[in-house]
Amino acid sequence: MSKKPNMALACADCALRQFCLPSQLKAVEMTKAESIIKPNNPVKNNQQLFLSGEPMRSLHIVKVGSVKTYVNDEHGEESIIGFHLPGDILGLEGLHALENANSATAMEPSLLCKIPCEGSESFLLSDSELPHYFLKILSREMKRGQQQRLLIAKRSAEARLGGFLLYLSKHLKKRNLSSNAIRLPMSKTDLANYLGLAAATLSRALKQLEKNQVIEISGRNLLILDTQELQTLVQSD
Amino acid sequence: MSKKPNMALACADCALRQFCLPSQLKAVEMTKAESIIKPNNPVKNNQQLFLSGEPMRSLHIVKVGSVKTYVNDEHGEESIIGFHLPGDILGLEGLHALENANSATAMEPSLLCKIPCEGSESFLLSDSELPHYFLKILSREMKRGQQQRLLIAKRSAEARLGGFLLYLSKHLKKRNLSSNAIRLPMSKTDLANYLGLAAATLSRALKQLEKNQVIEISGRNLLILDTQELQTLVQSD
DNA sequence: TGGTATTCTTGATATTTGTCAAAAATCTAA
DNA sequence: TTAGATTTTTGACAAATATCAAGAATACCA
Repeated sequence: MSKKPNMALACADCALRQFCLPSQLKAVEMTKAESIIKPNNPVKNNQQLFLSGEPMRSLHIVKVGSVKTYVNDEHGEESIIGFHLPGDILGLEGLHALENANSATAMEPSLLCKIPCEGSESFLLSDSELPHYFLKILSREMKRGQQQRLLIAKRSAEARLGGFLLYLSKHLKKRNLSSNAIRLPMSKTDLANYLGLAAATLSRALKQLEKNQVIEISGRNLLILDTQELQTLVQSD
Repeated sequence: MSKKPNMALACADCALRQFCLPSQLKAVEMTKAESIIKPNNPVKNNQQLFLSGEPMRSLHIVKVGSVKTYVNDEHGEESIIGFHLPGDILGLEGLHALENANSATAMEPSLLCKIPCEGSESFLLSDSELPHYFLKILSREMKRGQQQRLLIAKRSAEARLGGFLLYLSKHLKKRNLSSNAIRLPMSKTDLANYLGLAAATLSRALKQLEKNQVIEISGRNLLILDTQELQTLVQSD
């Protein structure tokens, strides 16, 4: 028997390490982390990762692919909470109760790394740098959530879309992924839902941006032509 | 000279202790906390506590009174981020950068306790229970932020107002404060801003709820008559 | 306490966005 | 590859909310 194939892709060598673990983690702690984290779990398109209300078994980190989180209201209606791309940590909002606040589904075939919560009670709640690291991540996410809320509360349909596209582009750029030619991982329906718009309104907003030569769009393939104009749009309306 | 008058109101005896410090804090750590926290700083109505972009000197906890946080956009336009009542911790979204993400202003004469960030690098980042405690708080706040965003993204003016009033009422109840007869600490203008509504729309929504005998309102004095109906409103529309 | 400034309400109207339904495009699975 | 299902677009229209302006109420301060 050879070593587990997993080990070939363990944390120390992972291209996304800077996004999910502290960069300056001591060697000892790195080893410990790798012994606890279960890397590269494959999931199929549309596969459920967890359900809102369930006890939280682990934090998830997107290694490859994309995941959406959402809740179902009393009428079964789905409300999108967020979209998660490689390097993103899922489940932080459930940490306080060790219960999933949202449900999650893969938007395409993906790989997920898991940080178990039971074993990691001792991990997350250890004396290592981890708790402080997650504190930072949560603080950053909280700020981003506030900005997101403002975008939706105060801006027009077109500006909301613009703000989202800018965020997506920056997010991908940080990860050294193509940031102007983007494949949208989510359906238009889900994006509209997330932005608090009717699907028809989103469709019209996209068309309008295309007409103004700010973007080109064909199916889920998006090309950002004029970042500056997107920026202006988000601010000035 | 007698002891500082502050000490009479130190953390151990504070009625709000359960909202800002872990309940099971060891005696040693409690003493340490009290030596670091600066309690009961008085601020006047409309006094600025801090400005967005400034280096963060401390976390603030509302002991008495109320505070609003907000950002000013490129046109100087104010956008309300949140309202903060006794027991609430301010500034968590700035922790990751040790820079204030938002500005803050007292909405009435208030008392604030401060947890300094410099000295508290060693405190927040200590091996005590504190980092884990703040992790919990942040996680809870993140979840609440998501709920808030959904309310604004998906609900009508009346439902947004209803959702806010319910939140306010529950929040006060937890703190053993009057939860049906409420004095609103914020102006209608600020509340409308927060809810992503025009002031005129908020005014009409209030009137409608009053007409339906769900609330009574006179100036900033609010009486919740029918909590159940508020609940229904938030869900069913 | 009165005068002034600010906030709030109200009506008329404009604008944005939602709803609905049908057609077009796209995806999926046999 | 194709039939069927699903998603997306489009148009016509309805509904919700914004805007504006004026008057009323309220808060603030000397």
